Parts: sequence; C-alpha cells; structure tokens
Amino acid sequence: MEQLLELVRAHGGRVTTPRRAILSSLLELGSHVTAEELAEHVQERHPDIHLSTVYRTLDTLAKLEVIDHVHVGHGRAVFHMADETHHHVSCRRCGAVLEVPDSLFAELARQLEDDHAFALDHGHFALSGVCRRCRPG
Amino acid sequence: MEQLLELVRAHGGRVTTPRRAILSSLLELGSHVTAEELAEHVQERHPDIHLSTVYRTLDTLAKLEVIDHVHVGHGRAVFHMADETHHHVSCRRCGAVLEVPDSLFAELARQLEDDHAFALDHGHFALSGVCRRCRPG
DNA sequence: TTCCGTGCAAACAATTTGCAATAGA
DNA sequence: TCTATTGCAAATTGTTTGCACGGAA
Repeated sequence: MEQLLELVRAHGGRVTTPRRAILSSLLELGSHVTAEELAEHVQERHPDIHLSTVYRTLDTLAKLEVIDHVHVGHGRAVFHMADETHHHVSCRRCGAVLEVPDSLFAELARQLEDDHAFALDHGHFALSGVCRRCRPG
Repeated sequence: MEQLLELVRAHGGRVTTPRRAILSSLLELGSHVTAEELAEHVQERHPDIHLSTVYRTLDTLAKLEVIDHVHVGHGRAVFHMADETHHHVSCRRCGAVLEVPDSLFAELARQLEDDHAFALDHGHFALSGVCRRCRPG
C-alpha cells in the first residue's frame, strides 16, 4: 500500500485521502471489482468520494501499471492488480468468470508471434463461451 | 438472400422493406461492419430507415443465428455472417483487427473443455495485444 | 505558492425501449 | 383482421470531461 502510494508520488502525483481510501478498498476487495462496486465500498467510510474520482484514480493506477482492467461481457470493466496475469473466459449465459492460467495461452501466443508478429496481451478481453452449468443438456 | 428472408418468415417474422435493405447492405459490405456503418450504407438508398431499426434487425438476425457480433476494442460491436467462424485479435494501440483461424484456438478450446467443461465460443470477443507496426522498437 | 486532484453536473457513445402509427400475413 | 415492425424521441448504461474550488508539495 505505502509502496504504491510512493510510486504515485514518484510520478509527480499527490497522495490524497480519496486515493488512500480507493487503493485501500481495492486491496481489500481483491480482484475483479467494477468501478461501481469499488465506489460503493469506498463510500461506506467516505460517502462524499465521487464515482468519477474512482474512475480517475483507477485510470491513474492503470497508467502506473499497478492495475489492469479487463472487459468481461457486455458493458462493465473489472479491475485487478497488474501482478496477477491470467486470462478470463466468461459464460455468455450466466456471466460467470473463469480465471485461466496464462500457460494455456502460451502456444497460441507463440503462434501469433511467429505468424503475425503480434504480441498477445494478458487477458485484456475475456473470451466467451458457455460454462458447465449453462450448457444445454 | 431469399433463403435468409424465408428463414425470417419461417420463424413468424415479416419480410419488410427495411429488412430487405439491411440484409442486402450487410451482404454487400461483407464482414466486420458496425451498426452505424451499416445504417449509413442503407440510408444512401433509404434515408428514412432508422438506426434503431438496424439494431433491431441485427438482433433478429442474430437470434436466427444468421449473424454474429463481435466486440473488438472499447465500444462498438462489429457484425459478420455466422458461417465465418474465426477469432479476432485487435491491436490495443491502433485498433487493427486480425482474423485468426479457429484452428489456432483448437488446443485451447480442448483444454477448457477437458479441465472446466467450458465450451469456447467462436470469437465473441476479440483478444487484445500489440501488432507488428505498433510494437515498441 | 503552485498546480494537482476533487466534487459536481453535464456531456458522451453505443445501444435499448415505449409508443402510436403502419403495413405484412 | 391481427399482430409484427417501424420511426422517433427519450431513456439507459458505463464512462469521461469542463469547471471552479481546495488541498498536497
């Protein structure tokens, strides 16, 4: 936590009450939070911290590569710590999200690299499919 | 074209001028059109066909599994004929889209199936990464 | 003191929806 | 006729932005 705040400061940013609160909630809630879920949690203690401030802080942290955001399903993005590199697959029916180790994508990444000089990201978008429970039959 | 319209009719739908026009433009423009691009093309001949009608028609065609939509990058979705099954990877910097044969995903799909009983879709979401031209260095 | 960061309200983009009028089957 | 479909405007959702004030460095 303090290290991360120090990183913000090192890049000319300021350590403010909202930033402390948001980062703290982010660490407490763990992975895969939406901005809105995060804002709600923050607002339990600091009711006046605005959703737009949450978005701006998430943006700042993303630029410092502290967090990543992943698009899973239609609209909302979820955020997680950048050090957890895994891919996501989500069920198109129920929305459940499965975390998949990077290693499963290694071969695919190698082929994209070899054939197209394309460097695959660590799961910036979730793949979609149908999970066990929603599978027909 | 006529077969597809017949399919609409077979499911209790009606074949209307807007639907003809939209389907025709869709076939003419080929893959990876956004709803807005499609609407613009349709409106060259039928200026009064509304964007929302395009969305509704795309929706209808998607339910009949005539087309698929793919989310590539931030906002907009692109549509393509359902019989073209390939995956997409898109460059996070420049937005370029690469079509990738399903076969590259076969091993991944098999492992998701074996390990999680998860049935991977044909590229409902594009993977993201950095393309050759945008690659640093 | 100097800007960065904040709250707020308003803007935004992409898509969806309610409704009354219209037109296929 | 009867109900699916349309145009239009307005609502929704998720996120971003302009602005004047307040607070870190």
